[in-house]
Amino acid sequence: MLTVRFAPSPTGYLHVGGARTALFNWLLAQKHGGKFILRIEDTDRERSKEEYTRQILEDIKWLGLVPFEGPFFQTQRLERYREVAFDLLNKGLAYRCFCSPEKLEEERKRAYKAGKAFKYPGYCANLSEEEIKKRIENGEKFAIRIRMPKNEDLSFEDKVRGKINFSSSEFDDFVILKSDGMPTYNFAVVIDDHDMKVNLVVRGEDHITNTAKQIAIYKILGWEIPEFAHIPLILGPDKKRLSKRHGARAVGEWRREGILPEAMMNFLALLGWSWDDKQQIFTQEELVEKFSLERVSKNPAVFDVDKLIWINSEHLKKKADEEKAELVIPFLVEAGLVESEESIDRAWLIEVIKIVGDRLKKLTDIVAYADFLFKEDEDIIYTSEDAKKAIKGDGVVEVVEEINKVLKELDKWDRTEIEKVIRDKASEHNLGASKPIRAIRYAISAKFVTPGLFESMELLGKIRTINRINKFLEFVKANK
RNA sequence: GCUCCCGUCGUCUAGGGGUCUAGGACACCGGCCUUUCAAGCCGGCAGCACGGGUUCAAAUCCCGUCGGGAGCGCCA
Repeated sequence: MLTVRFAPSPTGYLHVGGARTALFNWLLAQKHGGKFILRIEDTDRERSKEEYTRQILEDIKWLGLVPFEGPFFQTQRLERYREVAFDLLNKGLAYRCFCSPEKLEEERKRAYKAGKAFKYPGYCANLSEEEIKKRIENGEKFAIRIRMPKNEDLSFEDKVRGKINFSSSEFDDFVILKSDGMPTYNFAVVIDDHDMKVNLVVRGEDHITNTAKQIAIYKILGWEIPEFAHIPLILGPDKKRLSKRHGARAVGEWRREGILPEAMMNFLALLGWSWDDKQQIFTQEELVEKFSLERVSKNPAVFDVDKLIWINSEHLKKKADEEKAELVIPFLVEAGLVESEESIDRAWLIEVIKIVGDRLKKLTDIVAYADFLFKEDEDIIYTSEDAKKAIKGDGVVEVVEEINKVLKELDKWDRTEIEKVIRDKASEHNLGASKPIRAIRYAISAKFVTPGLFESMELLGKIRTINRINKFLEFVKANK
């Protein structure tokens, strides 16, 4: 059975790179009826935080990457890592290292300055039994280093890149167990993947070198080596590794921006994978059915916000108005436009969704397009500059005044009737209808961009519409 | 510096010796529609990093150059 895993470290939020790795793994497991394991690599005591673990889990669930097994925590498996490390020690395949990290750090810096890579020279590789005993009794701390064999072939067949060559001679005797008793990443991963029967490791290409090191450990332990697939990195617009500088990078931030989980999934899938030369929009089911490592690209992909938003708008277009209405509610509450989720008139909200239509590219857009329908009349604030723009043209104010009068007498308050009034009055005055339309649009919304005016007025209701036109007319007079 | 990976429109990509005058999508620019903005429809701009081979034929295979990226921790 195919067993894959996603193994984030809880030292930050789930960003798009991590999310994409998780997605690819999940997709593979779904497609082949395999197992998808979630493992939290929390051996960095200083940087790991429970809050991050919580957030990562939340974001993974939001993306729809369920079911998964776990989460398993490495800090709950410390005994196991120690057991394997000491076993290696007893067999002479690893050794205690008493070198102080400070000293090594200094040597590393010096080597780097001289333009050379620092490799641990093996100071402690051949310490005598007595000396080891003495130093332990002295209370000296030690780490455990693996004995890296010479000229061992560590090449592997990558499922997306093909053969990748490494020799063990490129590596030094790296630490597998830190002096605080914690395993290092490359060591813990091997033991976990082996114990959890992971047989395919899919991760970012920044791990290629780690893979070689891990293969070294597999070989030393005599364990079966899983298959590997290294997927391309996700870059920022400057072609540098995605970082905080590139704006919202945590998946949760996109959720708060009003991106749908299925759109996020779709977008992430297309970062480094494609189906053919046509299809861009995929449902979750289609992705599960069509995804394969064979079609994963080798090139790093630049994160393109515009495309994310476009994909989101396409998924939004497919949704029923009822569903969109529900989805938008939290954002209305967040913006302070409605008191609570319960206080909203659903039927009316659906009408709002209808008139906003395809303008909605992100859920947050509802605020920009429809806030004026939720606001109180007194919260519609004009500026003299915009007001001037709104009434530009000869006789516009007069026409609006007349329209307002007729509107007051209107019995049937619907978009068709309203439109008729406005168009008739405009042509009576030999004025293009767009003039009063623009003025009234501004009057009821204090904006120049809104959904269709007549529908907006209908939904706003007669009283509020007329109130606002009055208020606007007064404002114009006062600002002459 | 060393090791490894990668180079097709601005971006994501299709293509893997002839069907490529290189296709699609996003973005951008026009036009139509129109009540603003979207949407929709029509049209446009724009790319095989470079240089050598191999071959009747190269975006595709080989070599080199250049460019980009990653790794080189008692971080993961």
